[in-house]
Amino acid sequence: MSEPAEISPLTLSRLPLYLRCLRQLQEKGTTHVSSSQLAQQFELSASLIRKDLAQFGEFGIRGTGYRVDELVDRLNGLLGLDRIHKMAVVGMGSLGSALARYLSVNDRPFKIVAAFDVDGGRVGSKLGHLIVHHSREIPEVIPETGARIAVLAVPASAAQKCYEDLTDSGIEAVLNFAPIRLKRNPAVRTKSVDFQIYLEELAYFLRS
Amino acid sequence: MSEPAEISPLTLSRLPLYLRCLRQLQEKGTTHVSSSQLAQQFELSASLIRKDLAQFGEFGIRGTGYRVDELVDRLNGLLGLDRIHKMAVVGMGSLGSALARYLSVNDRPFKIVAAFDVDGGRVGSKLGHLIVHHSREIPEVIPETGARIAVLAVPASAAQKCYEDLTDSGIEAVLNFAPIRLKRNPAVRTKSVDFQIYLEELAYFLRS
DNA sequence: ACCCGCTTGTGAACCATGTCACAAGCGTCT
DNA sequence: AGACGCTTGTGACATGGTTCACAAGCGGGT
Ligand SMILES: NC(=O)c1ccc[n+]([C@@H]2O[C@H](COP(=O)([O-])OP(=O)(O)OC[C@H]3O[C@@H](n4cnc5c(N)ncnc54)[C@H](O)[C@@H]3O)[C@@H](O)[C@H]2O)c1
Ligand SMILES: NC(=O)c1ccc[n+]([C@@H]2O[C@H](COP(=O)([O-])OP(=O)(O)OC[C@H]3O[C@@H](n4cnc5c(N)ncnc54)[C@H](O)[C@@H]3O)[C@@H](O)[C@H]2O)c1
Repeated sequence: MSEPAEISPLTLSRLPLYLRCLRQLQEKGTTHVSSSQLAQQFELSASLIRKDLAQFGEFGIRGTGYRVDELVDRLNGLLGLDRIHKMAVVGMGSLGSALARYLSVNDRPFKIVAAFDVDGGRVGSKLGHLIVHHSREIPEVIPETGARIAVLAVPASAAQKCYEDLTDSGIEAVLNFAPIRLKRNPAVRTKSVDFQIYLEELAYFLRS
Repeated sequence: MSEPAEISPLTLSRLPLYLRCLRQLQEKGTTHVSSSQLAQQFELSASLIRKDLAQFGEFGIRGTGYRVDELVDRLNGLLGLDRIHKMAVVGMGSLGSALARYLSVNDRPFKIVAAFDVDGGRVGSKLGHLIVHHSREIPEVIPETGARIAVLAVPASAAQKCYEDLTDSGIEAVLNFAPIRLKRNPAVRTKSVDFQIYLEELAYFLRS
């Protein structure tokens, strides 16, 4: 079976997970792993793993399982993690700063190349060797730096405006942390991470 | 139709979303809204909204739509947001501190009652009027404070251990931010928010 | 009082996703 | 070389979720 035109979103959401598990095995020195071993160890379903992986060609070995290194490389390639992704962070408050710091440390394939805020106290300050720009400079700075992914960490009230500025200046994917339902630009991959909603979801189970 | 024994997880994940949209309308002074208005305004599906809501009894008005206030109250009740939820935060690094600060401001139904870390520099420091405890005190402090939800913001290497300490001391729901696949306690509602994975998912669309 | 336009609630059709079961295939051991 | 044990890849099935289409029902206007 060769490359499908489109990966199902649910399959896609599991690939990074598999990758993480495999990296963990890799560090332990495991060279081969079967779908059922993976499943047991990480509470996944063996047949689902096989089905997910089989979409991209046969690279398991019957009777043996998968070669960990090869699978990691293959998934890295599939997900586009085999090259640097330049990112911008908008909103350098407590969350934005935490994210920026986090990405400077764990930056395997992701690299922050621009940061924005509007607060006089933050604009101009340095983030490592990076300067925090004023948000109004988004239209110029984004193309200059070549950032394609943006992280939105501004207050909800500013999020829609910032989102539009970002997508207008060529950003292709946005990870939004503001607790708001964005009016999306269909040409831009947009994902929202909504802490408040996760908590509310958990709260449901505690009604007792 | 009366209360179902169990809400489907996908329906559940949309209820907080509806709630958010409705609160927004409420602030604007809108008193009534139809499923199709909601759908258009927030890019949802009208029939899905109706189906989700109809599970909890008929409280729409045919020909008119839903009363915003009533729907908000009803969803608040359903999700258990009509009372205070006491929470603990474990790991007061940059993310934990941001979350704690965030929750102190936006604490409609969620209230932080305990904070933990292991770092000598942070243990004993104050978070508002709260003292940061050492993690080894989890077993005593959690029951004392009555926290039922925990937010895990420790490094991946410490996450499994902390998770187990928390669940052993009576925590009933955990929101985990560490980039690791936890071995779950089936009695505890566990949700992971994995920034890294979201980014990797977005990266896929930028392979071009 | 009745009609009419609108919207809900809901069965049925449709679609996606996950599970199961097994044939096909690899490697090893005799 | 042949048989055996194990694991993949995959069609058939089951499950669950979403969309569709429409009857039932409300409210306002005449
Ligand atoms: N802090 C958290 O733990 C947390 C958790 C979940 C979600 N969030 C959400 O993330 C967002 C940021 O949270 P935070 O705690 O960092 O808030 P914060 O107030 O600390 O930071 C917000 C930052 O955005 C800046 N800003 C405002 N308007 C801007 C604009 N137009 N362009 C660029 N920057 C702008 C502000 O100057 C400030 O520095 C909020 O929407 C919040 O709801 C935060
Ligand atoms: N910072 C971010 O933006 C971000 C984003 C996504 C995920 N995360 C994840 O969240 C976690 C925390 O990130 P961070 O940036 O705040 O890291 P951090 O290093 O700033 O903070 C971690 C904190 O946990 C404390 N800690 C360590 N072991 C502990 C234990 N056993 N009990 C209690 N506390 C303990 C440390 O003392 C430290 O204060 C990490 O797993 C990280 O991967 C962080």
